Amino acid sequence: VSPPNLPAGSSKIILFGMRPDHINQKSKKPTYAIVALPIPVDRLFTYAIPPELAEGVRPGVRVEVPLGRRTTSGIVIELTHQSDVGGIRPIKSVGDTHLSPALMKLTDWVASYYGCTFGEAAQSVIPPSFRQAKVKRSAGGFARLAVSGAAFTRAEEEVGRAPKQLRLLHAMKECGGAVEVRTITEEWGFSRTILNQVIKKTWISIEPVVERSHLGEIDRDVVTLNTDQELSVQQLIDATGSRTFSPFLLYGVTGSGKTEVYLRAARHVIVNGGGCIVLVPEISLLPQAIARYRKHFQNEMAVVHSRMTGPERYDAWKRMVEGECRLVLGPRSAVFSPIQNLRLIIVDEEQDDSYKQGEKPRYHARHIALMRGKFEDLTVVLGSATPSAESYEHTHKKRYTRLELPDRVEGVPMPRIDIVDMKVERVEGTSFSKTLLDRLKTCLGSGGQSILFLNKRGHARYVQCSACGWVAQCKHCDISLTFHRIGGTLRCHFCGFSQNALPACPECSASRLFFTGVGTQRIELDLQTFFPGVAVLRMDADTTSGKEGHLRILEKFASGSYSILLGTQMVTKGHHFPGVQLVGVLNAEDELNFPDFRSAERTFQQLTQVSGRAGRVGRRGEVVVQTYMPDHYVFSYLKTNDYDKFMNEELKVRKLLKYPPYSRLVSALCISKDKELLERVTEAWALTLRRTIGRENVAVLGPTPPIIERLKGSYRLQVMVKGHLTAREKRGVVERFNEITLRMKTGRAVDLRWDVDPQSFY
DNA sequence: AGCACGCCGACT
DNA sequence: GTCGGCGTGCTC
Repeated sequence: VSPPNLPAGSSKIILFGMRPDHINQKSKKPTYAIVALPIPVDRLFTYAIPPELAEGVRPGVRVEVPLGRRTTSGIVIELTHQSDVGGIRPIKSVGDTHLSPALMKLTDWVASYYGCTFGEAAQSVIPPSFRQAKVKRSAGGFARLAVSGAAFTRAEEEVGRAPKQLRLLHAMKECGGAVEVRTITEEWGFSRTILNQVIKKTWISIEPVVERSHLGEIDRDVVTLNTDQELSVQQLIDATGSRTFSPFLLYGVTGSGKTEVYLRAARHVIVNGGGCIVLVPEISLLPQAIARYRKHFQNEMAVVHSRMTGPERYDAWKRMVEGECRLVLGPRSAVFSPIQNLRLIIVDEEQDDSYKQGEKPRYHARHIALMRGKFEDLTVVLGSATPSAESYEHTHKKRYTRLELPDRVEGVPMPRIDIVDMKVERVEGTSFSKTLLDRLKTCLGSGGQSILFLNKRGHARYVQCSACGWVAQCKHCDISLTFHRIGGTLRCHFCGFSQNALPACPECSASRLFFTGVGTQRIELDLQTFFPGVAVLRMDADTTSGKEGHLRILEKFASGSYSILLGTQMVTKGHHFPGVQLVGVLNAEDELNFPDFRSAERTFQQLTQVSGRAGRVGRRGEVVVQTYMPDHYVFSYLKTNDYDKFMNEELKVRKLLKYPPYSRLVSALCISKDKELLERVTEAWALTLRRTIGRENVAVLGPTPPIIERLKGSYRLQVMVKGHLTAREKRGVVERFNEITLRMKTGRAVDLRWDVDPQSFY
């Protein structure tokens, strides 16, 4: 790959101060490079450029440099002729990747917005593990399933004790019987040996490689779009033609054919010489997405994901930089892809939390997509059946254009949702209501399958009255209070409010307060009592351990030999099961009472998603939601499937309490083994922050113990800043912290971890 | 972040 | 006597 075509000094951004004039003097070769390193030191380092590397060292390129005893890889920010730093060492080598000026600018923005150094941010933009390596591209060609119908069934029987071959056959069938060989070996992870065996048995045939895809031609499998889809596609096409930043919210109910809209828009962009990024939430959903996109874009498409090896990643990077790949599909990190002539970014299931990165830099891919769209004049499509409050509000304020797909395409009716009041209906000593038991019985009787969903959210334990459904809440934050064993208190982990644990319910004075937390094993036992001999498949952290544990269980259930699938969150995602008639939600509360201001939003999103699993073509599914709070607005709007009304209600609450999207949050976690010291430092820091950045609309909350007070032998305290901070103020927040630890001579005994726009609170 | 240096208590 | 715990300071 040739180095970026950047004459020195052409980069539009000015990083870390002014660019000296002499850089533009082209007569002399610059002798020093200013390099950003992946360390949390807010300073750039100067290195000498050896004459033999002078050709390759340009702003944006990756370079290997000595740092103390080790070698690290950094990004060249700019070149200079002179330097007054002492002890300058030479660059060791020039790496094989670089950042384009546009991605340099984006990296700079990520660093300043999320509060890390340029070098740290750059690690997310181009992963460092590339290295020069022989990239073995698997033999090209197209694999075609040679058996179908009865022959396929015969093959299934003949395959005998060869589960991998069977899985390959099923995978092939699922994606329409024809895929590229590289999809099988690289993306699905089947070894060439497995493939060869199946070829030998003549169940799969290999055809020569398709050189370029036939994008100009009509779809092979012609799908007719409905009017709403057509309208959406047309608007997206117009927007990409305008070459201005155009954000859209594609709001389409589950099964309304959003993907088909994405495909058409992407195809249009690519046919016209543009490039496209498609983000999908989780790696577990990637294989299906790959199969679908591969049909349309074949070898003009790249896939990136975290499990790729260095060389694979480099191969994909190179194909994008060289313009060979016009579309990239992947999880959050794909938002930084160096696709040439980028015109469109699609963020599917934009409300999904997995777009938020857990490690530094804790960026949100949706946010990055929008910023990139702004910087590079792109069309950005956020798609969801249950949009995030943030996107919903932006759309409401007309900052995003709303596109709507209100109808399901395959004629599967929306399921019937019943909200069951557990205060009245609970069968003593169990977690079941009478209604759910009756429905289960009917479903079992007719040979249908059911999914039971048991919500479990972390370790937060809230307090609820089983007589009236009352839940202990913070009077300031509208968030459930969390029971802390230390001191036996109920605390709001958001603002720090604390009160003693209660002996009885303040609403109905019954002494039937309970702490939450039932496991799947317990439910399984209950099921055995109610329905002896019924095949129950349990899916939770215990049963899904090991490689592809999820997939194995889901395949088992899909095979039809089990009547009930019982599990936690993981049952809500992945495969579609056509045999499922009934979905039961055992404790809808658990999500709703999670101490997080987004809990109502999440509950609605999650329940909408599980509900989507019930029913099939021509048959309306049934959903039973058990709750002690049937009057909560989440449930009333869920019942009628009215997301707009729900969101309007939800946004009123957010506005009243100044939560996002009406404010921004920065959460900081202070961590130390020394409890006393931690308290002193955090207290002092919060006080200083209140003095320095506290003002109207900027509040400093805490310090307060997070849900997990102690982790790995360290104590933790949280400080939350609510309001809109400038980049300068954000930097100030960390500086104040450093000043305090310095003044108190604590050294590194207190660690600071912070998160801009946190999505979850621990 | 890593890594080395250096100071203290614990063990063969 | 040395091993290794982690507090401290530095990296072009």
